[in-house]
Amino acid sequence: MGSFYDLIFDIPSEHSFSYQADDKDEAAVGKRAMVPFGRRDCLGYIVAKRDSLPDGIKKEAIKKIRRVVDCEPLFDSRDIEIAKWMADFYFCSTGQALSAMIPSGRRMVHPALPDNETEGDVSLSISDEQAHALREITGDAASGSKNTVPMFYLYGVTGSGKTEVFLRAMQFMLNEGKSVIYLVPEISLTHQTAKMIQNRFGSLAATLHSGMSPSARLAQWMKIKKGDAPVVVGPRSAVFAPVKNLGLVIIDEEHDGSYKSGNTPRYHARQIALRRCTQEGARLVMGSATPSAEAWKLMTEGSIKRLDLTRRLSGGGMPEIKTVSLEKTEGCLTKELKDEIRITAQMGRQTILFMNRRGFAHFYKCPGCGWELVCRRCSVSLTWHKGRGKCMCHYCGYSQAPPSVCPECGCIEAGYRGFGTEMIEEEVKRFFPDLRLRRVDTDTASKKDSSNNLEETLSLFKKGLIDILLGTQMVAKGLNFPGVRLVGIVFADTGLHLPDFRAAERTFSLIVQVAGRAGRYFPDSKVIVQTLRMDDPVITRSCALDVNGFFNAELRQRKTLGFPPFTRLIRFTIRAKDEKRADAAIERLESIARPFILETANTDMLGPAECPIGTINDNKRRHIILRSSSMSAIHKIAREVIARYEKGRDIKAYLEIDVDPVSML
DNA sequence: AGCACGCCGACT
DNA sequence: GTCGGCGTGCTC
Repeated sequence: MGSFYDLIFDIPSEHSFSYQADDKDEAAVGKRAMVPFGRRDCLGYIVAKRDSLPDGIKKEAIKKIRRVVDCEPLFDSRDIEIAKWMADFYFCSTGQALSAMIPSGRRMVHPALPDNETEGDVSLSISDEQAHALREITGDAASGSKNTVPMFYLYGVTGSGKTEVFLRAMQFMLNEGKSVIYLVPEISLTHQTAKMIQNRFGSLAATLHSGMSPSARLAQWMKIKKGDAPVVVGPRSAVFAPVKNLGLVIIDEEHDGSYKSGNTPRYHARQIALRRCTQEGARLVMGSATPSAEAWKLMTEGSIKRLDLTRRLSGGGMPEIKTVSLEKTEGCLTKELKDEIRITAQMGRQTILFMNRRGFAHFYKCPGCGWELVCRRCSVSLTWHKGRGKCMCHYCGYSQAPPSVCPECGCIEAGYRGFGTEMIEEEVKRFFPDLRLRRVDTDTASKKDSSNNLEETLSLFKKGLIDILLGTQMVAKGLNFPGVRLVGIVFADTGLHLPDFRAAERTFSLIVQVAGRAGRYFPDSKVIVQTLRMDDPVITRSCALDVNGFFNAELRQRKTLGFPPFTRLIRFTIRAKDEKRADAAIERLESIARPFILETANTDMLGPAECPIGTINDNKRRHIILRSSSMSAIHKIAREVIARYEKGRDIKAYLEIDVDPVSML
């Protein structure tokens, strides 16, 4: 006779369900199984074996497992523990957490090939700075005490040799018999880095790329689980890689937003990494030229040890960065930028034009001088609502009538100005009909074709068959091509207007990153930053590459306004097709939360307000943000609020919870 | 999350 | 008279 197993599912319920298995099924904890669930068949995760039936369940009610999917367990008790922790911290079910952690493939596929084997030791000598960083990371002192994770930050521009330090630290761990997880941002760096690591560590390395088929990922996962791949490279989900004896987690380009999951368990890979390192006695090393504000604060406080890499190794200097005012320009290309494009083309070199993501909302700003209306409480741009004839804050809900003339320059036409991607494309075509232009953005390359399309465009660009590449963040890849001489940031201000308290941080980061990449290979590269706000400190500091100055000001600002990293946030967003329902739901949520906020010190609530992106595919969106210097304080409140809200909620108004939100749109 | 069951409104 | 909306509750 078979025995009983408890299964959980990828559904919002925490409930587990018991099933019976035949002996021939080879059911076991850690495997997945197809089972009848209600009226349909569902894939479930076997999380426990049991000898007797759960209380109050009749034997007749127990159904049989249809089919055990895996021949080997995919996860173990340690994974279930992490899933439970995630469920608790991010307010999802254990099943949903587990489902985000493990691969979804049904059958394994043989990995492409174990292509080029180890290139052995690339015994290049390293600089003093690099050697020092390496000593710190691998040093005995770093073994740390039992309950604090040794954390390091390799702080330096692209080309300053971070990667080599990472690679040597990895080698060190391997020599110690330990494993390493190397996290890279989604899309951008994965391929390159994976190749490099594959070259260095050969078949000891496993890659978990998001572009891989589910079955290929499953194959890599099992290889890791068997202990055959002590080195794992991948994007945020690779933080769950089932390596044995974890010694080190590396988070490359730590500031990158893709480390935060955009859907249901909205986890942050850095948070998971920290937790794993704590549990498994590993070290954490991050790296970037533009750290996140969170990391910067921890570095100044000393809980993350900062390791500076100040010099560029390959001899490349930093490019010349020039700020140019858009003020008296008709379209979106200044004379300076046009001249440089022409010069670049005449030299037979290439240009990359960056647009920040298109302004989605109509912020209220003066087209003449760039002055804009900002919420006094949140320091976030107010968004112009044509329908209501008001300017509104999407954080706290504050609204006011728009001024009829610009208070700064007296300009009558105070209103909206922004550039669309099409507009830029048109203008470039008009001025440079002879140059080969290619635009890359989410519209041009959609869904399945996107990778192909992007890859193709980049390969054409690399071959020199395109003169001007126009695109958003994703064209940053192209910056590693030596043919590029000129990089233009078409409208640097766009990001600054986003109604998000991280707007300045992101704009700063983008400009510095672009500049850093651009000057990597050739000393003659140029960066032109077009702006309406020549003397905005974010613009001036980024163009001067003054990271220290930027964070001094930014952190002071965050502190006075009470935003992270000085506080923690939990965001509740309501989404409903029907506006009335959305409003009703958010109001109910508010009335539930309000009393808890009032009686808890150091805690407050922003909103309710319409989300900065007020509707996403016909769903009206509203949010409330809980804020406190203590996460546990708002976490407790959130748990209470959710429990009460769930009782008698409107089924057509969906509640989504985001702990430590990164994007507030 | 699905999915069925069951109870009130305008329509072949 | 029925078709069909959506609120409620359950899934081992």
